[in-house]
Amino acid sequence: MKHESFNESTEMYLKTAVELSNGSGDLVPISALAERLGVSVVSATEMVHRLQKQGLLAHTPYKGVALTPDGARQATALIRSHHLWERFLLEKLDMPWEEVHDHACRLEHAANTAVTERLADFLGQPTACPHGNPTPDADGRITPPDDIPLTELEPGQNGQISRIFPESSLLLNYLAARNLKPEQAIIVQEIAPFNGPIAVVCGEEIHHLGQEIAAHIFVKLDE
Amino acid sequence: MKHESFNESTEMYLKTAVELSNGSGDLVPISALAERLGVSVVSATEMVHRLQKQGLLAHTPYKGVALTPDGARQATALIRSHHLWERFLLEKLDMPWEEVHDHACRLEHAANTAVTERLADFLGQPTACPHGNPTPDADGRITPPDDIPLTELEPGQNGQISRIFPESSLLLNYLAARNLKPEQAIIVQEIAPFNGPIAVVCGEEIHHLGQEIAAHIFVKLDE
DNA sequence: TGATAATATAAGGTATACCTTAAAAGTGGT
DNA sequence: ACCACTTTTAAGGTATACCTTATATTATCA
Repeated sequence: MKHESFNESTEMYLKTAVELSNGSGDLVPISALAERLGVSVVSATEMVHRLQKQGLLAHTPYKGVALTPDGARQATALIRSHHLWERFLLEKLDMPWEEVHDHACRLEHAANTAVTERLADFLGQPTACPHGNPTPDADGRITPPDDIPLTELEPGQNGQISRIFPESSLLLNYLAARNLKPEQAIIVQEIAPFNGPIAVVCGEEIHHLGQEIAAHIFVKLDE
Repeated sequence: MKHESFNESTEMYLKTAVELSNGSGDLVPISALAERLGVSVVSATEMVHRLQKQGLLAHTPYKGVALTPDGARQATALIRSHHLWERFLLEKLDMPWEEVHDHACRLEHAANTAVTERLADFLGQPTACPHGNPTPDADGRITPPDDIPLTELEPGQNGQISRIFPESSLLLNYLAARNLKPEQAIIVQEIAPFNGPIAVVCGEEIHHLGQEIAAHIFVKLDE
């Protein structure tokens, strides 16, 4: 029982690095990694050095980290696994939309490529997770989404919710209770000054969303 | 990321304790635990003490360990989860009979009760794993199997394979290659002296099985 | 350029779960 | 009642992944 399960930590660092480097090769500050992972900056720095020694990521001091090809491969595989489990839990086990993320966070580390790819076939090779984020294909390629955060809309603009990113249990619960999910049409009504709430119309109702929340909601504008 | 994932170790000790205490309350020697888990006796002793302090099992020195009600609950839940994942992998993802055990060993720790019970419903509440072992119900009750190990049959006796226990990758691969699986009819032809191989007829073919292997094959005798 | 803020490194600590070697204690059979 | 064997305890060690506190270094902007 020689804990091979502690690559979970490794996997979380790599996955987070991908998620924080918007699509391409932005350097991700260690402080950002530390915050998302809920560890101290010092701990994250230690871990980053370990992962660098393993050839999974490259650290440019005072700038941030980038994934090596190896690291990127592992990270996208993990994201793919996560998305597939989310879809499985939602579609096959009928679990609630806002709960599948947390459960998938545990399952994603427990399935290797063989299982993951059979699961993908079983689910019909989905291309996005239930929260709208694009699923990497089996080779790790991700189609960059064509949308903008709700915080960048002007009053009067309208579109439909495309995805929630990044996901977290609290956020998803909040959004589920208001039916603010992908595919829903949404109109920005008013933006309060001084970083105040954004008033949006969605499904016959008006919601007042704080900046923090709005930054996690991405929208595809109508033509 | 405060490794809650290291209850995997805890879970394996509890699960193994159940498996080695044939059904009811036999005390399981620490040496037996150590052997099955592939750790030293000293390490197993340390761990047993930790688990005792947590109220999961009770150690009678020089005799062995027994599960507390709490420990038993956790252990049977884990076994149930393992069986359900095995069935899922076999039936839904079409993975080979001899491979599902290993994959389930990882998944079993990643699903909580909520997921497990929905999976059970999805699969139609199966009562045994693909290798024939009885699945604990949602309350942890196990129906004790009515069979005997192949090593206890006499030449000429016949029946059908009921289960393989305990399971291991190597063993399952060996048996799969010879189609020695549950439901298969089997006849004992000859038992060589000095703990020699047992010659059995199964599916038109004769197989010469060593004592070690035969001890893992359980048979339900024909009337 | 120089100060402040961000980032990095150094040092010392914690917890878990494993390891080996060695000594002590209990068990069971004759 | 003794001896051999098993089991337990003790002591010291490894590795991972965290932690805090403190100090050094670099970046950035006024």
